[in-house]
Amino acid sequence: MTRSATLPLADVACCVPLVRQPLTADSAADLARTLKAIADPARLRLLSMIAAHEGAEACVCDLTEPLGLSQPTVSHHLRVLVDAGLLTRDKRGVWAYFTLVPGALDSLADVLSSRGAAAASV
Amino acid sequence: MTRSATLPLADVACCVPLVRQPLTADSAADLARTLKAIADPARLRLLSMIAAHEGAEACVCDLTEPLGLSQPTVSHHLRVLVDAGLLTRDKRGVWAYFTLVPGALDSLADVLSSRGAAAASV
DNA sequence: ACCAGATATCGACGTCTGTCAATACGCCGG
DNA sequence: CCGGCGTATTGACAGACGTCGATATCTGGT
Repeated sequence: MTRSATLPLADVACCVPLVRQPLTADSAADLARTLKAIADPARLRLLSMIAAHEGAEACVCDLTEPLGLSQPTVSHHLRVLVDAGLLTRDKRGVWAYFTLVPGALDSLADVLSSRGAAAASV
Repeated sequence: MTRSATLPLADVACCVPLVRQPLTADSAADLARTLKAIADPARLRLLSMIAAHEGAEACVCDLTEPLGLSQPTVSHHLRVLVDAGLLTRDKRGVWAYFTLVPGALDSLADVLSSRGAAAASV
């Protein structure tokens, strides 16, 4: 299933806003892959909930109930986000803590925006 | 097929970056709808090609061949983008010219970015 | 009025995706 | 070492999606 571990997000979001020059088929495919990862209500809410959670991290048990989805489904969505390079998983003991990858969403935003897109964080 | 003419893009992208506070189910659904519209290689390239085309507009005939997809398919993708509020269609004579909606992609970028998101252009 | 060309719509097809129940895996406490 | 708990994986299924060929619609010219 093309479970292509951690996409080259940097490659996707490194360069020019897409409105500046026509995307190649490859760049478009890469960018689309990343966008597909966040183009889902459940995953958007997950990103949002994790970011807003105390310590900017959360475990599956924090997310299942407020989302209203089953534990396997939440786990599945989190995997998609990790594979897309948007989240990191940190397993401490029995719990798996998820955190936003710093700058990942910003890089994505930069590609979409026609404004200059300041160099992403570190 | 929920052909919900022209989504309230402004409603989606008006407010806070999604990393600032948890999205409601409704906001997440709206945002996801718009993101789904661009989360496709063909549609990303269409946006990109239109933006880069002379006069920042293009007709279907300009796009079919470079994309390598059939005319009905291109027409379909363009419709999705128009319905999502990202493109406008302007039929002049036999040709249909498509243009980016100013600020639409920028608004989207602002919701994704954690950076302040300046008020979108005019 | 007719025809040719550009675009839109329709119907069908295979594939991908989101969801769940069931189950497996890993870690910890007793 | 065993049982409980949090998480991940599997298998199955319904619905959505991208694509095409065929066809309809509209426009401009002859």
